[in-house]
Amino acid sequence: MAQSEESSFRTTIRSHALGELGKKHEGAQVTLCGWVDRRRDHGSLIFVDLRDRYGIAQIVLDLACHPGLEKQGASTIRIEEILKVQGKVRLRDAESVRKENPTGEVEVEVSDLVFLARVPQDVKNLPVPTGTSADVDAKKGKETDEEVRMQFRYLDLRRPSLQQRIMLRHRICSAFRSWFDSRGFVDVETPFLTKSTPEGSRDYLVPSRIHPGHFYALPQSPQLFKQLLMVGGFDRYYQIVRCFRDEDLRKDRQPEFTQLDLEMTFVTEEDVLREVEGAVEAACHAAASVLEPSEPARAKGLRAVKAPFRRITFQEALLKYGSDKPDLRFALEIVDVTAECAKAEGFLKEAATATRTLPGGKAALGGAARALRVPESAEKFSRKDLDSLASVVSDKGIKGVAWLKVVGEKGAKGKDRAQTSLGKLATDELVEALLAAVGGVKGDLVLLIANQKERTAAEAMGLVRLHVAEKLGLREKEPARMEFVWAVEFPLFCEDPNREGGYAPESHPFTDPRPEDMDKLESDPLLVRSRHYDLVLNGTELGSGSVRIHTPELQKRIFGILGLSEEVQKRRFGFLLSAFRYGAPPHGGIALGVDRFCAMLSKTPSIRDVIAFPKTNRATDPMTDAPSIAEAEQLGELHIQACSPPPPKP
RNA sequence: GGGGCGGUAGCUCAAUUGGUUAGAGUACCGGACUGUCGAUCCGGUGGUUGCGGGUUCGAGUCCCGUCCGCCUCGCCA
Repeated sequence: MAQSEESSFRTTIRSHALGELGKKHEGAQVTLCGWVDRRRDHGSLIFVDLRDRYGIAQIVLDLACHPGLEKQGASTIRIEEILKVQGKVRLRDAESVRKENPTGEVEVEVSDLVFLARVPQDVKNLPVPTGTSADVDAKKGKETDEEVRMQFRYLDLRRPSLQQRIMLRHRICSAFRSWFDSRGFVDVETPFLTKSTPEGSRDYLVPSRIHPGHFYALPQSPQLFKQLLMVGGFDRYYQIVRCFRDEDLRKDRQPEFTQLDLEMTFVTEEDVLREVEGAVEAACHAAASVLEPSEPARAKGLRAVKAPFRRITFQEALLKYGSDKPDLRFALEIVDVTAECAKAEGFLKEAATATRTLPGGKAALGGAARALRVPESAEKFSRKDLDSLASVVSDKGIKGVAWLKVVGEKGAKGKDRAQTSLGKLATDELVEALLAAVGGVKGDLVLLIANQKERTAAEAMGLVRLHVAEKLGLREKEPARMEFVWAVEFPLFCEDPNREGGYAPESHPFTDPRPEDMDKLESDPLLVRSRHYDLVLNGTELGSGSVRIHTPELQKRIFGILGLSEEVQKRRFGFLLSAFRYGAPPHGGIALGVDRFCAMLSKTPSIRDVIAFPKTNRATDPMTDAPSIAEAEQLGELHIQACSPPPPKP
């Protein structure tokens, strides 16, 4: 009997949630609460779609059968008002069943109506469309201006699509928590009022009232604290934690964002990777469960995520995909054709055989040529398309992309074999050599880049690869596909752009060098590989981590190579170095971008869509009007004053 | 800090070469209607064209400045 089954959503005020209603409730007397999503008014017969977080159900107000409803205001119901109704669940006629709605087999015949909240008369219009209509509009390209949506975020949050993304995020985080809990990790909170951490972006500062002229920094990450937790003996730590960075924003960057942060003791790379793979798999499967009813195809893609993930070395990723975060949803592998081009004439040869001087005075072969075979695509790229590739690589300082269309079978010569932008440089020998290298056959397009710096050539071709894939629709060909990959064996150092001949950490200065490269630390720092790893999904970096240095001797040695004076070391990281002197265990960890992860699993391009209260591109919140001007009195108490007066607000 | 696009009714958009009283859909208000599902039909309210200045007989439209939003480079793991 329907009534005997109590809903887990029952409260003092309601008997059921709207979304749970179905055939099994036929005949049940129910009390429901929700927002008016839509209203279809036939005069003495009114249909209302009532909405809550669990779904939408149709309630029927039949004024002829229930004359009392008229007095209760049935014909004055407006969109987004909050109703409480009592009534009886009944099955719909066969022809009025709505299969697309989980509650579409039933409706509720209302006998009693109460307004829990009315939209007052002076509010003529809601400032933004909300509920289902907002989602329908958005799907048709009629999305409301994001600034207004943020100003009235509490209304925007009523949209089913936004609620679902926020709930998906909750599921993902729950899955993370239960995974790490079951694996013996301890959730430890770390300070927000702290000291600048070594990530190297700008800090948000908090003035101290008690200490004039002194400031806390909000953490860019809990990096140092989690390492100190390892020193403190908490050998498995994790936290889903807010981080703060005062840099310019993008659709995938907010001033405050969330990381899944973890650190482990007595581990190598393998141990960390295995835990994270398990957590990510669990989170994807949890997301799949949420999406199963509404989006079975994507759920299937998430269900297919399986640990262990692929691994690729930095070197291989750069060679084959021109990026340290390769998108592996499609093939299109880049080929090194430096040797072939070195035999050619003109700029190809010059680029491929150029030498450069490394810091320390060593000469190295720096130049390189890269080729990309785009199968069966000679016809798909017009002259204009090919010319426009130049703008793809211009940021890398490369003027253009050479191309070659294979028009003839092997044995054909000159123009009968290939059309090409190389002109006279394209001797039959070079063409055959290139085609042999890339495996090009009739109908293929082959793209070619040469540059005096190998990394530039490689990365430029990486951009071309993505551009070509985009144009051919390869990136989103299977929207459900999830290609996770670990990039490993990153270089420990890169050339410091700010200090001629100096070195900067490729990630951060606590990364452990690979033992087999230790002998090159001072002699050939750029060739030293690190124990750093990145987790990459579909060409987006989701997180990075490393096995850390755990002896003060090595840590000081690295600081030395980075050119940090004893004084700077002591001031910035003194407490870490001190801690290490009391015995730090070998340890390593990782941090994952939770907002980005949730955005990707939600198939939304912006992390603002998975954050309940996000900020604009200029780090403001139109709803609270933060940041705002502080009173002189308050500033005085904090021993600070603004050096430029704030502009008057419009 | 640089570049691009945009800002017109509550919301989404239109407005010819600078030319009549700035239109439409939706929402809202009023009316009709018992099986709808973005209900339908009829009528109506609603505008400092982001802001400031300029050119012009005349500016939503052209010019200068400025503010805001989004995308992006720099920056940022």
